[in-house]
Amino acid sequence: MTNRFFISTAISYPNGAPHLGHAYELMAADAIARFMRLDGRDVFFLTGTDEHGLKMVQTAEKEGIDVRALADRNAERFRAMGPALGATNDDFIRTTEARHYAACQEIWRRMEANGDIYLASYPGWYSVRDEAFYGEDETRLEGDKRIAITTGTPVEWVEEESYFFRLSKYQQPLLDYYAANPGFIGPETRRNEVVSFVTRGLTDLSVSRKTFTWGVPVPGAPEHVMYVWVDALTNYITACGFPDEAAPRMKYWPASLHLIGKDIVRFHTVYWPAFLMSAGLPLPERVFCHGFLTNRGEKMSKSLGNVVEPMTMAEKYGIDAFRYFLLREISFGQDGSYSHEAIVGRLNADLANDLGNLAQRSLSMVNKNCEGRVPAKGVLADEDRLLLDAAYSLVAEARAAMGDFALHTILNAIWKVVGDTNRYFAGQAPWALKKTDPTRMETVLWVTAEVLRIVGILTQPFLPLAAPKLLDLLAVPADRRSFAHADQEFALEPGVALPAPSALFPRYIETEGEGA
RNA sequence: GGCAGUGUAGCUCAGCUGGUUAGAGCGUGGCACUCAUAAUGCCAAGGUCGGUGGUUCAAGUCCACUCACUGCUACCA
Repeated sequence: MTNRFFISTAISYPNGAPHLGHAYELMAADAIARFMRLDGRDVFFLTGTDEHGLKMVQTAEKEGIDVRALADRNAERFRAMGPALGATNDDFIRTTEARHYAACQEIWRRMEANGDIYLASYPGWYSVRDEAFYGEDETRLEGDKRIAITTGTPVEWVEEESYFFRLSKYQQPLLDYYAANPGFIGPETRRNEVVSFVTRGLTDLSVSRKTFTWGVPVPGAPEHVMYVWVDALTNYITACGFPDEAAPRMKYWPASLHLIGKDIVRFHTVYWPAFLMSAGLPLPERVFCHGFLTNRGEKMSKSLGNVVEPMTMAEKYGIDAFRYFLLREISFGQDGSYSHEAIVGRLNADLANDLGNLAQRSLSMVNKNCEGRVPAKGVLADEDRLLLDAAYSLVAEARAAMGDFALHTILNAIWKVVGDTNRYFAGQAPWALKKTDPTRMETVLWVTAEVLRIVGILTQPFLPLAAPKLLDLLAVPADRRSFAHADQEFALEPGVALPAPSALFPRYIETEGEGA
């Protein structure tokens, strides 16, 4: 039971095209999912689209198409981004699917049965952009238009009856849950924010709308549709088969990790657990917030014209380099800066020069001097032992870092060993040993190849194309590539035939006019 | 205004419970090597650890104050 691992991304709102933030979250989640699979976990990895709500209706109107057609068209773009980026999600959920309606209506019924849903009138200033109501005092007049003070978005007077969720009732239970599960919200700074927010007190939540119909109908009151967050958050249990307790995927609930952007912490760490408590369902184990990406420190926006197209990036640098850069350069959980120079720097320095060239220089010697077979492992010297131990320790280090999703720390540790190996290789100078001590040369080459095997295994979550290729070059069998095999027990066997070496990462050569 | 966090080499960051000459990677300069994707290795330059004042035999590392930036939150309007 503890072996299962359910990881989700947030579901994306498809009223536009996927942007870099979506890609980042998906690739990070995928790296974690792959990591867990390689570590022997039974993984369920979910992503999808959140397709209801007024903004979709308005976008469709603007484009002059049916809202469902808009949803279908754009959802497909998000779905297609997965394979294009090498994501291995097991399911792609759309909130417009029938299975999701069933789940939403059931969780609603359960919350209602628990006495947490009531009907009331909610007059107020509503901001479509923010999807939120504001009190009179939270708005001000700007010219003849009234806008929300905090966000500056236009608001309109709405007076409608709405169903409410008794969020206020869950203040203490939530605080208790946070206290009992210190790892529930990460990074810690987000946890502090949420705790202080909830400590201040919670007000009941409007959870239905009557002003539009593009949503999940409220059971027994079809003139209402569910407010976007009841609908959206529920996707996580829909995908597990809820409400069918016997569904094969129900074993994955509660989620091991909801990976989200820092902008939606409150929904995932306050509303969602409260809904689940109300419905009598188990709560997710962890919610982790990643940061936002900036273009050289500046927020990306259409008006600034500095938006980065994820698919273009993947094609330009390759999905390995694109993913590696984002996961290595940015401390996971913090904001990060993106630039062409930075990604080229990582690609050339870390991938092509450090790792790619290490594989190339060692394997080409093996190819030329050891008949293209795994070299003989002679008596190990202290420096051999030292290097190998460092490599064999990586799995444990990686697991420890994964405890708080410090993906950058894992890559850092792996590349420390790659650097050590280059130093080792230069120090041992097998090209010189070739003439003076061929036996020793073979041992040095064996040690280097064995370290590469470990590196190959460990980089699989981060280099979905190149890592398998490296393992192919070392003739590591497909069933010996999990973390359990990153041990000396499964070390390369001398004499095994190897394929001809080939480059893992081409260097990125600047073309004219690049760098902007 | 309140709460939280950040501020260490040109850049991105490590520095645990205070203790020898403050570290890494990238970038820069020089040298070496030639197995390798003009790759790699070695050496060097570069920091009054935001500021001030304390505690201590000893402080990036603790305390107070202060400046700048970030997030959450409140209020003012």
